[in-house]
Amino acid sequence: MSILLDINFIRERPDKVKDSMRKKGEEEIDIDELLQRDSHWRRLLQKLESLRAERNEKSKEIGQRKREGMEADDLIEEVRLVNEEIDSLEGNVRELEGYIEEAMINIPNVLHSDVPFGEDEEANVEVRRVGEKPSFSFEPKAHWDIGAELGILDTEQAAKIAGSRFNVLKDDAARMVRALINLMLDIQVGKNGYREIYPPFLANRDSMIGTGQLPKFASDVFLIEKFDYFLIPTAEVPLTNLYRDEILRADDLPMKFAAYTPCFRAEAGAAGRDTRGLIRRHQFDKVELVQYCLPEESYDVLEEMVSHAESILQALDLPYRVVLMCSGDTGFPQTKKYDLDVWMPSYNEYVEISSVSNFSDFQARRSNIRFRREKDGRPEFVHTLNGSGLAISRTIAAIFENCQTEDGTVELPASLQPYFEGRRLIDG
RNA sequence: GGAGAGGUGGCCGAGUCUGGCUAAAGGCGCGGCACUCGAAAUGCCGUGUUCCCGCGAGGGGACCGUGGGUUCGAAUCCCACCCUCUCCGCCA
Repeated sequence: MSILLDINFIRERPDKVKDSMRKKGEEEIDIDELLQRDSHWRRLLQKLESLRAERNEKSKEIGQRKREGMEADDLIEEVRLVNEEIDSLEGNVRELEGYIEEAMINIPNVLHSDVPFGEDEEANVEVRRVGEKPSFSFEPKAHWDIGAELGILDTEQAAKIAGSRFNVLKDDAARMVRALINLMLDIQVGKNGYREIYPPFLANRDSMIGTGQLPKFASDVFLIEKFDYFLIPTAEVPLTNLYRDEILRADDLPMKFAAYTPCFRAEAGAAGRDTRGLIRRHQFDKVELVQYCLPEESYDVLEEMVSHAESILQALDLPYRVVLMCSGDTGFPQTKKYDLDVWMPSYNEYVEISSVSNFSDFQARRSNIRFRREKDGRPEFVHTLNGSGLAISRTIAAIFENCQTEDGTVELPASLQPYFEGRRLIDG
């Protein structure tokens, strides 16, 4: 695939790029060396192209002479010599292009100016808290204990089937997955205006590069080597690649997509954390939101999408907070990101349940998704955003914990009851 | 899995046998103009992407699924790969 990353931006604003790299803690690429090789590349390219022009012109003349029945051996010999020069130059040019492309793909997206500087979650900024934390007259249990005691959550059987970090859900827990998929899509599609998509759960390498999962996060995803297919770590991958290599009409923007998919993550770096329960699994479920929009609108869309994710938490009456990520927690491809954290009584803290990010044109460049403002206008890259709306497994954990009763049952939020034939309680 | 057909511009579709005058006929769509009270119909004109140099005017390179090869020269010939479609088989 050809990577259309904008080296112009780096040529013009190298300091801004370096600053973002430093703040994100992503400094593997030497920008100065990149710029040096870039100017070297351009010098050689000019030479190469003028040689090609010479070859084209002489070849044309050869053709003309032959048609007129004339000799052209002298010209053929001349072109042969030019070709030798072209061959050696092409080698150099390709080598430089390889270096530049490799470097470009490893440069993170530039941060938005709102993003606070900081290395880790300490520096994240809480924007607001919504909802009342429940108060219990008893010691609240962890969701995995609630699930196990109700006989609807089983990790040992899951281990037999697949190994650690998987779950088997049964009865009302299994049904809750289905209920939440419906509730979330009903709201995102019915009220918030998204188009419902049911995509493939496997993606090819180009798609993974397009959204930025590769090459940076190769160790976090499952790969089916025999076919070079990746299990999608999020529906962001298929949804953002829907319009890869296309030029959209400005009138069609924004385009809004919502999809339920399972998500698969190797989570190699997270060993030892959240080993129990539904929080950190190799397989989980999620309804994902993706928007393609005009560049000048993407930060408004970001706020809008946060509210769309919030609408689910509010529908479920779960207490949560909205947090603006600091530079160190803003991922490689993102310019600005909010997390929604749900209150988890057994942790006695808030746990991430949604993440909403602006990728500006980062993914659009890699996926070559563009739009045209005017009939004769030049194509520009769209901006892409995505957000969870929400992570279903964690939503189930949050419902179990926040809605538990002293006798170990779970009271269903009102919005979920219709999906349980009007029942109000999960009691095994 | 077996047999066959095919991948050309926003879309459809010629060109491939017989390599050069082909960024590529024609049509549709789209934009503009004319005709009209207005519209339809009709007519005329214009309509690919990308990179490099240049303030600009402009000049040049690349691109006909992808990657190699042959040749002075490749959409066109050769090789490999990918994908799509049709039929048959198998399968949830």
